[in-house]
Amino acid sequence: MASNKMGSKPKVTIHHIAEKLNITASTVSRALNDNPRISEVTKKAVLKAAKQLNYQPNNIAAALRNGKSYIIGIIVPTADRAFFASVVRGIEEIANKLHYKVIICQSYDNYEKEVQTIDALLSARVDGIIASIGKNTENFDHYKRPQEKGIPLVLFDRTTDALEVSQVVIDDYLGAYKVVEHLIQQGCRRIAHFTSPKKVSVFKERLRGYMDALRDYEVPFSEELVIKSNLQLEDGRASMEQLLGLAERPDAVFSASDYGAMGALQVLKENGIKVPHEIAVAGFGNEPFTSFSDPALTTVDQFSLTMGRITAELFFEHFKASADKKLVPQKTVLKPELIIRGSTLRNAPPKK
Amino acid sequence: MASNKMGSKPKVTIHHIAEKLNITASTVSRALNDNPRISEVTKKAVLKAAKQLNYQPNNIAAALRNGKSYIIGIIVPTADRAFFASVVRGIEEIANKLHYKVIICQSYDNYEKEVQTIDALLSARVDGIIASIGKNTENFDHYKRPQEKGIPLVLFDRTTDALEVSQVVIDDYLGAYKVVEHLIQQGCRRIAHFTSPKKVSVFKERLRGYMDALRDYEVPFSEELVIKSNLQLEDGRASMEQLLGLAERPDAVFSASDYGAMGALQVLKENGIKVPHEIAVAGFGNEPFTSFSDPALTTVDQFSLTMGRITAELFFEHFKASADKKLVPQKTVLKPELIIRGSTLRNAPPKK
DNA sequence: AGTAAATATGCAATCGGTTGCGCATAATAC
DNA sequence: GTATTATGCGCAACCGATTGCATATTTACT
Repeated sequence: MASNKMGSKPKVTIHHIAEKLNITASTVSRALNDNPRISEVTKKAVLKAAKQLNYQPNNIAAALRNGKSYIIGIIVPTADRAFFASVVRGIEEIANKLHYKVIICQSYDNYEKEVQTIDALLSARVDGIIASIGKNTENFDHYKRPQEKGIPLVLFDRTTDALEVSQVVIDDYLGAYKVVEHLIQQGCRRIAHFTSPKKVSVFKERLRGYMDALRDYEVPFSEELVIKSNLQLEDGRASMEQLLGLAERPDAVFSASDYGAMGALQVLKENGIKVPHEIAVAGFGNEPFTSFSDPALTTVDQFSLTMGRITAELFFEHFKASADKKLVPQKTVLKPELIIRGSTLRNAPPKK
Repeated sequence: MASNKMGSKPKVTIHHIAEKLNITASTVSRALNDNPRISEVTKKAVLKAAKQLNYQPNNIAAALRNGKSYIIGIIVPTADRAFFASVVRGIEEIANKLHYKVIICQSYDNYEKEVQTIDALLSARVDGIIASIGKNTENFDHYKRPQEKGIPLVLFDRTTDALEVSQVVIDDYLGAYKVVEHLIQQGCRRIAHFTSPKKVSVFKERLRGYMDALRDYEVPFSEELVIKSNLQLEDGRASMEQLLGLAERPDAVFSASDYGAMGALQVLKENGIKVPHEIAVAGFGNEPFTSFSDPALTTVDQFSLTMGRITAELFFEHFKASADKKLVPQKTVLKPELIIRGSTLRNAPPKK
């Protein structure tokens, strides 16, 4: 009577089902899991009783017993960047197909939070972790913990070679190279680059692509044209202001982030500078808003959905293998695509 | 020896710590939980041993025993809309402060997935659910399940009055009214409206605000100017095309979504129609990209971060109360803010 | 009929912490 | 010196589902 007070939950377990049917919890458990050792008659009875009693399986108990939760944790700097959202979607797609659930955690590019999140996921006993490293993270020790615990880890996009981990990235070098090549072909000769001071490989790779393209096309490199910032909208604005103050202005800006490029674009428009004819602008990432601006922004598409799917597939390979031998860490590199739009197109478009 | 094979995880438990210190697991548990009944000396010893053994608490086990997981589930249609991302952030902020973790689930506006997600969260034994209903959901029975199980549920933004649940929304009616009022003050007389055919209250409210503003200012209402669609970019484009085909074109468009408005804007620009002087355009939601377009888009800000915080606070109120008496469902309505930008500003701005 | 083999279910331990209750030993009181 | 109260920790049950092994009941087959 006391336990059936309103306000408290009924808490139906397999034992209640068992009791009702005069069988044991073992049988109920097996019936619910469609174990071939249980007769069809019993299975149907159990299913029916479960529905009647409004039974809700307790995954916590199962997870404890089985040692696996069928949950994989995803850590991204932020979920509201189209790129990350899309990767997550790709991962989810594959994971769900294999009856895994996914829990999304945001580090907000905050190192402390990233460390805490790893710990929380480990304590939550997720079966694996897929992550993209925060911008401010310079020490990667916390990413060693999952491996120590024997739970698989795969990194994507914002990765590091300091860890022996499988990773999926796009060829940032190639993407950047293509952008700069394109700008040069459009007649640009003083091409500025917005990059990040952070130790994140993607930015270093983009910088490398930028420099190599200049070198290959014998376009002079100028230190003053490379500007480091956090690459957000406001940073892009500030960087552009700085460039406009130069004795010799650039005739193109290639930002390692779309946000930075958008900031530059805004400043240029406010100053009445014509884009792309006076100064061309290109970004990186193909965020949706890049097609909304005027002119629309040339950028690099990262095939985020594909990246998510591939990351998940790679993850599950490791996952399956992790039981016995460890797989050798493997790096998958995807090819990006240059998306040419009005912000860099000086000649009339070929119209195909 | 066999259990210590490389490749398999060590699995350190409180029992190992206990063994090492010649005490019992009870004491270790209490020490780790800073129970006053344990001496400081023992606590320190336990902490030290835990660190040495690289102990990782198993939340699964604790959750099973305690009947609570310290996790709350959030369901949003999609995490990559700035609005939802921002609400989630607000919720997380409050939740983390109270040592709760948050797991984010996306329904992708898919009814089936929404139902499954509720079920998954229930089985995962989350301590509560905070959700925003998918666009295509017309049956809300699955939202009754958490309550039946005694776990608190709070809805935000995309809510319904068909459920006896606490909810946090903005005053969509007021926001829409303000937009239309503003358009009228700018001299618009044929104001079109993009809305959704879905049974989501936000859109119905915005439509109501639109109509009431017209009525109050004695601007004639015309059925042909109200267009229903899914309100995405492409829908906005199609709707705008449709409007341009009208014998008598509108002189303003108020879209219930920023995406729809952006689509309209694109079509207008492609057709060489001047915005705002020939046709003014306004959206709803204040998505970041609205400030990137040319002209920048007039829209309505929804104070998403605040909404998240308030939703979380309301949730925890219910949570604390749910032990004994149930709280009466409560509806919090936030005031939105009209953000006036170039897409509707026909007169030179006052420059303050 | 008798035994092997298949079928269906029960028993009890287990996963890793948590916690009410009880039992020492030590400290304080009268 | 005995009674009283703290203090610190151990014992064992418990949360709910899973599963190896044992048992009971049929069916099959020689």
